[in-house]
Amino acid sequence: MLAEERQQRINEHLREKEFCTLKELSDMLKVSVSTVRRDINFLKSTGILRRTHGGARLSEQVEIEGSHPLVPNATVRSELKECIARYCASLIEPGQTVIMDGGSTVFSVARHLVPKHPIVITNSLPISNLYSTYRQVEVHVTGGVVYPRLGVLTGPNAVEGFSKIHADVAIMGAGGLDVQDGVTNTHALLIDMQLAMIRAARKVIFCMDSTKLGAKSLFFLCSADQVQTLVTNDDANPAIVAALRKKGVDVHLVSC
Amino acid sequence: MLAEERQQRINEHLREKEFCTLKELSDMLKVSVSTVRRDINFLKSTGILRRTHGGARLSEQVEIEGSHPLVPNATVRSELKECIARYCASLIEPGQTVIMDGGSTVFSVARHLVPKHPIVITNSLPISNLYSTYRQVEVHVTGGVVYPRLGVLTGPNAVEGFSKIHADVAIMGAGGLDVQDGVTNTHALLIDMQLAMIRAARKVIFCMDSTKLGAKSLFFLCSADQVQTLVTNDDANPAIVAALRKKGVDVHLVSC
DNA sequence: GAAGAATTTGGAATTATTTGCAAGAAAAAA
DNA sequence: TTTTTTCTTGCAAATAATTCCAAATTCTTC
Repeated sequence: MLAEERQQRINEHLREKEFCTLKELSDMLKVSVSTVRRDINFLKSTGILRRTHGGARLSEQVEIEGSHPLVPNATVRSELKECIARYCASLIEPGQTVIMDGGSTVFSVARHLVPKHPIVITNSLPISNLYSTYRQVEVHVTGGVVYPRLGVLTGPNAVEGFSKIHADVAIMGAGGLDVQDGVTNTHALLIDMQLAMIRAARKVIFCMDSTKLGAKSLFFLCSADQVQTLVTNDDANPAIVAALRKKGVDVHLVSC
Repeated sequence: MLAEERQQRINEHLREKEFCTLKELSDMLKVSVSTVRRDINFLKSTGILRRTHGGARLSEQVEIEGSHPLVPNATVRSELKECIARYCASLIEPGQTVIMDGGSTVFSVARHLVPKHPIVITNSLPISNLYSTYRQVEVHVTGGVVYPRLGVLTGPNAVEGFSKIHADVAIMGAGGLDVQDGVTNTHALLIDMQLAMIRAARKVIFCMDSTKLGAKSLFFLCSADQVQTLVTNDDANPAIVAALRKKGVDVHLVSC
């Protein structure tokens, strides 16, 4: 294998895992730790990663490039989000066509989805950007106007983009899910978009951390019984979970 | 087998695999490693690939700032590019509708364009991403399939996105501009795109550093006399500049 | 078509680079 | 502290690049 190919695979691996040890890379690439160390040092000099003892960590800059508005969120509950994301990715079959929403949780899912070689349809710039270095993932981007803070494409073009397609799965986020008031979101512009996504997908998976259960945002998206699958943490309020299940929602509780 | 046929097969092979070793090609083409090396060196001079130790790598012609950190390319001529970009931005009136191509030079222009509060239409993910934090810039993104490595949206959706609009200016890059052979670019998929952009814009500005004057890439875009405005460095070959001006091109020479 | 020139090809010798290994230094962990 | 792990450094083997040359091929020219 060529040196540069190795370095690219290290880069890709890091983008998925965020952190990894030299031994891990050495095993993966079937080269000595010395060689990995040299590669890592080179990559460090380019600025894409930061060295740690025994390993390397994706440098924040690159993260920001891929997900700028989503970063500040990556604080307290980020571990939990990662667990949800990992689990949610495991629900996807290799090669499936997947619609992906904007939003930080869905973005995390995106990172874990690379090995499944999916065909992705998205209106999220961060997700498009994340995948733009991978050849394994085919990404279709809807057109539309950039909604500044969220990095999401909106408007009639974007909605139209989803009206022409059929996907296996849609992975969605939302601002809140209440048994009475259903799924709600924070931005009116996103609602049309998400409705179009739901219509285009055979199966819809909502990913949200447990703090969003029982919460309400400003704008109504759909009622609770229209949610097919929900992935959340296992510290979710049991009463809400029970009520949702009674409404026919397939609730997956993820433990970390 | 003819040399040219060999080189084309190397090109095709690389487009699939992105990387390959000389031995791999030598086996595939049933010629000696020496010959493969010569072919590779020739292809390198045309710019379609980059050499690495033991092999070759498909060159990411239009390097995306930040997105592909493995390319230390953005060093030598980057100052010159900045000058071109700054000047090119000065040609834009505040509030104009601007179509922006993918490509590193155009990306640099994008950075300088923020104070003009333009309305931007683009198929470039890096540019979309750049502006997604600014509220001053309204960005319309065409839909399409992400072309890996370039971060550009391609395909019929993308072309269609430009067919419906009219813009004041299009800012374009290209792989080469030759007096005889006109404007050429490295990727066939980009050609349709760029043609649609040119059609949609009242005025077309090509930005390219002087090394691209007289250069030829694989795919034909348009003839030299169809270029309205060209912005390049003042170290451009005077003979070429004169010939272009004779053909009616408005050549702007930028000194740093 | 044939002789000669020009080009292309494959290979050998030399030089340069990369890789893996090992011993001592440095840093984390126990 | 000691023990373990990781890092650095120097070195030798493996691998690749460069240069040069001869054989093979193609192109001119008569």
